[in-house]
Amino acid sequence: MSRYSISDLARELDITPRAIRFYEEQGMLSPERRGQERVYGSRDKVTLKLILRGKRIGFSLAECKELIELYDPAEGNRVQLETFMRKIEERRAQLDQQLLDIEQMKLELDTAEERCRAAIAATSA
Amino acid sequence: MSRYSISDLARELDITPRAIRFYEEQGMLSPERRGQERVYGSRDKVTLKLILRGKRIGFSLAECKELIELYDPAEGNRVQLETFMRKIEERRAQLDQQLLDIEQMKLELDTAEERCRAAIAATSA
DNA sequence: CATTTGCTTGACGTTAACGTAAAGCAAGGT
DNA sequence: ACCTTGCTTTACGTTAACGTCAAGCAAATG
Repeated sequence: MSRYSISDLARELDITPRAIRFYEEQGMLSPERRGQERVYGSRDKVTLKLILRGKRIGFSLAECKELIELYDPAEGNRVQLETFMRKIEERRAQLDQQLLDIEQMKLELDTAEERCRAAIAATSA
Repeated sequence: MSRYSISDLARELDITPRAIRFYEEQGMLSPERRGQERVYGSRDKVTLKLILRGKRIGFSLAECKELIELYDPAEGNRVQLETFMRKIEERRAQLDQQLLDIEQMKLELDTAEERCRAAIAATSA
């Protein structure tokens, strides 16, 4: 079992200790303590990676928190589970929309690049 | 040539007039005026759609502005054009990373959904 | 003519996601 | 014994992206 200090994780994941403490404040992490120091395990690391990935695709921290809770099978009754399923479907739809957006964006980058090439060619002529 | 009022566009694109004026304030739009009223054309609409798409995939407004400028072939010298090309490549790399992130996220939604199904099945047993 | 409707420009308020500075404990080196 | 290093908490500051009044013009409508 691997253990990390807060600055270990900060270095490895390229974020600040402040950010990590902030995520804890928001209830997304709850590391152990040795005295007053925080000690993180591999599960915490996974959670942090989930947060960072969520952020990269444009989710707010609140949304990232939901994703973490989805990952965490928090003992729920039937109604809650069905609510979860709906949330999962919403996410999936959102992700599919983002895939479309990205494809579209890439096409536009293609044409922008093409115009650049043309302009450079015109310059050297 | 189609012309729109600010609230026309707001309704159609499902944003507020305030947001549209804000984008103009940030130099991303420059609609014509009829008297003191703003009059938007189809090009403005395209720009707005670009902004919204950019936002959906997690770009800041500043980044969206860059994307618009890429789309707009702003007469540049050779060095500027090469700078543009580099930016385009950066974007492309970022988009590819986002594609990976989204695929990964979808896989995790799969397993989350699976656990939900299992839990519901266990409930009804 | 008075009023409503839709636009305008300011200006201040708000939320998210941290940054940053202050002040202090606790372990290890010299 | 002292100093540095790394952690801690508390608290106020900051930026982005608008929201939310407030006050006013201008055309249309009763």
